[in-house]
Amino acid sequence: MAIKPNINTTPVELRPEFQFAVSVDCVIFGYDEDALKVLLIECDLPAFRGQWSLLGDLLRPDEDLDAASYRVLRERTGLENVFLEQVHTFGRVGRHPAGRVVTTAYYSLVNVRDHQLRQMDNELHWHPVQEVSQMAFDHLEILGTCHQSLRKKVQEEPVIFNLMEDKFSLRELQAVYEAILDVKLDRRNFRKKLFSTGLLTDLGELEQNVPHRPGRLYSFHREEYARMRKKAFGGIDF
Amino acid sequence: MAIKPNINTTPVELRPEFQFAVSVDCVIFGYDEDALKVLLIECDLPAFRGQWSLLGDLLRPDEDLDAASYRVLRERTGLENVFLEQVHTFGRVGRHPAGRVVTTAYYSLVNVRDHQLRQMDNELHWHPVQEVSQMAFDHLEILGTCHQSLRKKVQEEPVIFNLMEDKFSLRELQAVYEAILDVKLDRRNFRKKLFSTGLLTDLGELEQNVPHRPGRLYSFHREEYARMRKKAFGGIDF
DNA sequence: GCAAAAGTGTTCACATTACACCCATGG
DNA sequence: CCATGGGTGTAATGTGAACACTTTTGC
Repeated sequence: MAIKPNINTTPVELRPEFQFAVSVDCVIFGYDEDALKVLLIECDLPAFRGQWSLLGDLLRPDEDLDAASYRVLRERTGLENVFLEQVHTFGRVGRHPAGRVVTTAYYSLVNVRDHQLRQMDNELHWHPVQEVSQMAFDHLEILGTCHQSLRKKVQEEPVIFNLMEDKFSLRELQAVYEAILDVKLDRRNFRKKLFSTGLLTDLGELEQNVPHRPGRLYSFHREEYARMRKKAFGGIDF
Repeated sequence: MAIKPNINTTPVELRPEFQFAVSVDCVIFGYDEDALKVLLIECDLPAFRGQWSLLGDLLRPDEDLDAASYRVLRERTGLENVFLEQVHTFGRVGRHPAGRVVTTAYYSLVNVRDHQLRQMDNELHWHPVQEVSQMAFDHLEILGTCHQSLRKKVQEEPVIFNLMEDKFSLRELQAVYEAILDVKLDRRNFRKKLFSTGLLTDLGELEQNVPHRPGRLYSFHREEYARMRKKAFGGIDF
């Protein structure tokens, strides 16, 4: 959409002084080595030289906002069809040194061991979320907001399986919950609760190469979850 | 920030083709006449003539995003210091007929009987949320998203008191919960639960001019809520 | 045989639900 | 005196938390 020359006939939406850069920033969470991690890139702006930054990009003229976040994820990690959720939009005047940029934050949950991630750009690094204490821009605030949002979400919906491999033991699953929520959970109660959801398929297989008694392997029962959601939404409210 | 003439030296953030209009839209909820209502304005765009629209405005060059939503609220309703929460950002390419506009939706909870609201602009009207079936732009989707967000929120935090007058009876409070959640609640259990929160101050007064036995009046115990939050946040997690 | 984690039930406290009668007021 | 909602308690059920011992495997 071209900007018309005569400002008096230009809709206010299109006047240059009411135009802003819009970006998306992706907080890509993964779980590895007993910790919740986030995928970061070294910032190339002089103002933040040497600091870490979230993966983001400017919204393009003919691109839906959600599409931009999927694009960032695809371009930077090679992943498609990953869990991605919009969290919050940050629009403080001074948040970007190069000018006014309004950014919408998304978080994504990926399996760190995924094939495509392993061959990724080596400017990217996984950082333990707990140890990130400084970032470029307002990205530390964005990371904090997304981490809080994730903590709430995992207690409401089974999004955690997006962080797991296809087959996992209950110990691994519990460890991921514990890393995200930063709490210790009771093993027996955890097992009881997870089984009671009906969302675990017992694969009848055992862990391999563990230095202790191997646990059973499970997978996430997606079809059952789809049925549950359908039933819940078919009710009177919600 | 001026746009530099030479496009090759202009940071990509500042190039015109990467600039968008950004707006805020406020879903202003109120409770009146046994229904949850939303404050709407008649749309003045030809494309949506006669349809209703949320209260919104374009973000200004030197204005924080949150400040823009407070400004819309102040300018349109005269209210200050109201409850306002960001919910979601909508950025589909074709969502605005005049051009590309990315909008961030907020919802607000106000007391419909507030003095300043009564003398407001008569282009504004309160509509029962349940009866709104068509709106300009994608505002019906935005309203739906905010309504869902409110339903969730009232079950987690005592934001509902923003919709009430300073003094209210338990019947009134229950009716507001029922209107928002679209459920019937048991009166005895409701009373028990609300009292157990410790957030109600018994004013020792009775309702006036009700055609039945008057109920006691209560107010929201803000200080106690502040203490509760402080205590909860001082713990190990959150 | 030792270390490490798997697997398994019961008890208790607490929260949620369901449910019915008499009372105070206005009309 | 009638209609309307105010005010009250208890029993049943469900949910979450605490807690210990035996088993299986790798080393």
